[in-house]
Amino acid sequence: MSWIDQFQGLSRLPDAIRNYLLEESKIVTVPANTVIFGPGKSPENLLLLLEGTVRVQQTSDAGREIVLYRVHAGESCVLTTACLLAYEDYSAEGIAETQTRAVAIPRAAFDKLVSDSIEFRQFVFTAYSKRITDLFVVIEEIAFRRLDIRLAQKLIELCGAEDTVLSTHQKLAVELGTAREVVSRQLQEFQRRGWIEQTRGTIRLIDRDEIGKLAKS
Amino acid sequence: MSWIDQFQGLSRLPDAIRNYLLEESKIVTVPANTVIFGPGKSPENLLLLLEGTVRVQQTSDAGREIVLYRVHAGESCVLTTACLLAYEDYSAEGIAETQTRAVAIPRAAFDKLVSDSIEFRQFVFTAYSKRITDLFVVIEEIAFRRLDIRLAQKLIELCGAEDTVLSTHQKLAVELGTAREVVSRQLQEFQRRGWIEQTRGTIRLIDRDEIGKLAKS
DNA sequence: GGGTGTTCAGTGACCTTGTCACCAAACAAC
DNA sequence: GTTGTTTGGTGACAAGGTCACTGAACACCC
Repeated sequence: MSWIDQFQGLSRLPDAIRNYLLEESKIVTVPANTVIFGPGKSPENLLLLLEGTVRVQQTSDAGREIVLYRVHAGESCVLTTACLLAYEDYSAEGIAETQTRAVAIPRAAFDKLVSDSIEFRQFVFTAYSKRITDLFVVIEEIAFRRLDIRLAQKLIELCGAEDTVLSTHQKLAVELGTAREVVSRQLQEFQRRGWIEQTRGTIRLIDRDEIGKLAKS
Repeated sequence: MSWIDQFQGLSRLPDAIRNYLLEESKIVTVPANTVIFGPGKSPENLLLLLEGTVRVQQTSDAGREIVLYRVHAGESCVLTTACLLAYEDYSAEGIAETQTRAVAIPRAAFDKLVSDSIEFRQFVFTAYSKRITDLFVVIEEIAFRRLDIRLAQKLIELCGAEDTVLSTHQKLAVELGTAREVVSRQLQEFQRRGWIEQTRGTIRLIDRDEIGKLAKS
């Protein structure tokens, strides 16, 4: 069983294509906090993530940041695809959040795969589709959704099965594209209601139900 | 000279591909205000615009709207590409703003073209690239840019060579993803400064320089 | 012409969010 | 312990969004 089977869309590749892909790609490992691509640093390979996550974010002229989306294990970093073929520079930045293992497919191999395999084409276009949808959601949230609701959603999302979130107010602000003070105020309000407890760098969810209720409203 | 030459990225297609494209595609005309795609209405063809513009916008649950981008003559409506191959539904909506003439490429032909021609692949991926970049810009503007600046930019953009903008406050609000009242207040402030004159449905730019200055700040 | 309904814009009160300047507590390093 | 850095708290104010309501401009009809 090769890494290919970790990718839904690739499991049905014909053997010839499969072998070509295995031959032409190589597995790379990057440490946490590596900038994988960014302004003036366009990637030479399409990356398929095996382990770790990549955070894609945008920084404004004034230095404020916002997280656009994350690439998880089993997904491809399609933003780079566009660079691969269209040679365009993005203002966004991709950062490995954890140590990350990925399959790197060189430009020429990528082009040949898109040409030769309908399955690979579907894989690529599906990935694009998902990213664009993600961006639509981000736009809608920023433009129309109240911040307390978005913050509640983010807390639920970040704590997973745990009951604590390890993050600073500043980092949460970047996730939501807002200012640190605003997050601090909202968290204080949550605390006042007895929903959370805070210490420096950690937020403990006490009343997950209430937070969840707000998140869904 | 065929319509193909209206598209930068397609002018260098080899003759065989060119002929295939001409044979398989057909030219369609849709009247103004037609919904070309939308939730539950996925398109069967890739559209390349010959004349007119298509406005792509998103509507929130609460009914508020925001314009995401526009497709102009000479561009392709790639959002549909994703639907073509990935069969995914979008929450966004594409509307012909004016009477629109376009080349329609059926799904199967699109797939074959992507497979057979590196030039066509580049054309498609470049278009994707541009749209994603557009969305990044929208996100940055909404999240970080002041509304008076964005409104000034929009006025300059909409008036073109004329000195009047034909639009209601409500439509401007949708362009910027804000509320009508906010636009009204800002325009009043512009008027108070002597930058514009307003009548129902029209805004006349009097001091274009000052508006431009604000737009660039 | 006058009457009627619709679209568009103006208004004030109020709430949420963003900004600025500054302070204090927690932590890290020496 | 002393010192510097990171993190979070605070208050005042500005900007933007919401709500409820008003009136003006326009289209249409007799």
